[in-house]
Amino acid sequence: MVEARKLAVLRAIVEDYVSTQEPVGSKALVERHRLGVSPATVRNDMAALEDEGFITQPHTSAGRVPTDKGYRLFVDRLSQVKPLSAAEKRAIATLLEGAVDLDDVVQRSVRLLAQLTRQVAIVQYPTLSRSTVRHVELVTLGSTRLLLVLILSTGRVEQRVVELPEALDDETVQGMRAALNLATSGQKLSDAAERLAEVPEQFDEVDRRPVSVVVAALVEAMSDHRSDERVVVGGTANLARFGDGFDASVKPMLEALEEHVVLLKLLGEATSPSTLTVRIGHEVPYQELSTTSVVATGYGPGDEALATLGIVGPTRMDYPGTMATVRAVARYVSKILDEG
Amino acid sequence: MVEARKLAVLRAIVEDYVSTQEPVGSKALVERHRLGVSPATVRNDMAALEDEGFITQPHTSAGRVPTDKGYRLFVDRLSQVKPLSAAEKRAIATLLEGAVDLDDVVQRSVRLLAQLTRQVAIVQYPTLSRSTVRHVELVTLGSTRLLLVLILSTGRVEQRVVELPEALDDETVQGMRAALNLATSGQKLSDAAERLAEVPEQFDEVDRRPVSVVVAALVEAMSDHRSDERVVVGGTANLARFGDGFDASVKPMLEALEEHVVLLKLLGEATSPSTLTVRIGHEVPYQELSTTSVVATGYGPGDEALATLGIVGPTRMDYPGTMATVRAVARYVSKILDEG
DNA sequence: ATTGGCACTCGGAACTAGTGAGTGCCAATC
DNA sequence: GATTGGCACTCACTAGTTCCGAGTGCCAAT
Repeated sequence: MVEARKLAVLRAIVEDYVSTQEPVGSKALVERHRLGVSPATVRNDMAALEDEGFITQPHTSAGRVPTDKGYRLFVDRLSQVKPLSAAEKRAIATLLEGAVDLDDVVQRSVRLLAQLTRQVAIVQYPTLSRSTVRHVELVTLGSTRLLLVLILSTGRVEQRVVELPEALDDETVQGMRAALNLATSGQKLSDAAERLAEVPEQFDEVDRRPVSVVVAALVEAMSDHRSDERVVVGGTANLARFGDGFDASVKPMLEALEEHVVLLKLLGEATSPSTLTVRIGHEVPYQELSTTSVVATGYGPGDEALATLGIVGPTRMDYPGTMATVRAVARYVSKILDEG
Repeated sequence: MVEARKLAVLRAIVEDYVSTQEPVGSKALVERHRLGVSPATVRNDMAALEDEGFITQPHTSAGRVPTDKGYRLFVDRLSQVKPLSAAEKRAIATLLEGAVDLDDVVQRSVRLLAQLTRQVAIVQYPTLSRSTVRHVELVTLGSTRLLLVLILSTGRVEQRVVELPEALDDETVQGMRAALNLATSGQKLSDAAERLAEVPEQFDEVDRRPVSVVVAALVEAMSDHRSDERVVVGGTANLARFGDGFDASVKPMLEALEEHVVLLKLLGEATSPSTLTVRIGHEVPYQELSTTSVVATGYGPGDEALATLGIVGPTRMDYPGTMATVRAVARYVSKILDEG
């Protein structure tokens, strides 16, 4: 038995199963692929592949279906990156270049991913914690209220209304704005928080209390990781294509999509845009989603992974195509963020 | 035949069908409801109700199912508002009071609606066009770049980066900030845009060009109704409960949920929080959703409807309960916005 | 190692009762 | 005239049965 052909058979099985969604038999295989051998030979190979755990039979006397392990081997060794069509590249470029702000970039990315892969797309907002402070702005809303606006390098804006313990005159607010920006501008969030601790000391005794309140609010805004968890989902209508096993696979999927925490865990750690994470079936960290695969990658300006984006779909998916698309979108988004 | 009892029969049919999800027959009806008459009598009433188009038989020898017209009559005349349980009221109050900003209020509202009604919830962001300007802030990002931050009475923040045709000194920027706020602060967006037209004239010849650029960007941000169309959806996992007819009803629903424009049309015009809009089956403006009903209402500070929220579910839903919940949530949200 | 032949398996389609909830109608009763 | 018990009838649904064929594993021949 030729090892190389055995792998070719596995590849053929995966490809056929993905496109037809039906267990593939030996006869159909030799017809669709020029394997140059007879069905009997293929059957021998199949038996071996089954022994090794790469494929199974849903029931005796049916064709074979790839196992998670089979898909894994396929992804790792048997598939080559499927280059995107010119039309797809153009679609990505034009759609993303029309984006006006960060929200828009994220929105468009989800839509793009969902349309191109025909799967459910997930995009995480750029992570707060790794970005830097662009500017801090204070706006007086009344004698004892301040609006605090924190602008980050990613284009994200966090705002807080602060109630002051006592009135501050305009001059002090000016001074505070200057001091706050001096301490934080250009800094990473983690560093900025530390530097802020020293700010109140620079003020007169009388003002120190309200300044502390403002500083506290700012630190809180910086460390508020609630917004780290923001993700956007799109293409849920593609779930309808899952067709079979509604309860078994669509319902847990819908439930997962409601829980952002779950989604974040699915996407996993942000990797560099050049590295793709592929999780297949049981490799996914949720048991209910064991018939589901995740293809994800990090993105962010300058190859620094600020956040993650990807797609979720049935294990039975077109891995080469999906992987190419996810990677391409991540790269374009990174480029856009770089320029913005 | 007693007209009043006929209606009681219709009510009973709706209630039973909603809770059991199965066609209801005459015998089962008299057993579950104390109607005080025999099945035969109920059958006569049913025949009459069917003639009048309020109920139908899915097939010859099966029980009856309400038609859209039947639900309509039920909603209009037969149902009384089901008061919320204390626990529900408490849940609404505590969940919404924990909200920190507008985004959070919207998020929590969707979640709340979805959980309490066990349907798909939709909440539209407060409409830009009717809100007023709270503050305009300018932040210099470099000699020829300005960050424009527009803060609205609803708590919404719009931002734009403006490229200036020439450098501006700090003093001019200060002046511009003052002039912009003087012209717009507290104004409705529509009025503010008009007032802004006069701002450039207040500046020296030399500065007029950059000022115009900033004003233009601000007007653009104000009239950018793109964000008017923002809606948030939650509880899609409840679609799994639709159970029957996956393709027939869940798929078009999922598709609709992707299209914000469609959702906005579903929610309809914002009404006062005291008025509920109920659209049943074919009354919904999309043919694909003809097995679906919408319960929606407006919300906003001070009984002024800034936006709409509601739920979408199968025509076969618990109207009294759902209507009570939607109304209650709308009122609480309005109250929160009032205070914020 | 490959191949043709062959007996075997078994899920799914197609068909066939059998069952019972539910109906409509009618004559009798209140 | 409204109500009711009786009764024949309908028809979706279930369970049981048969049948078919794609697909398999094994074996002897090449």
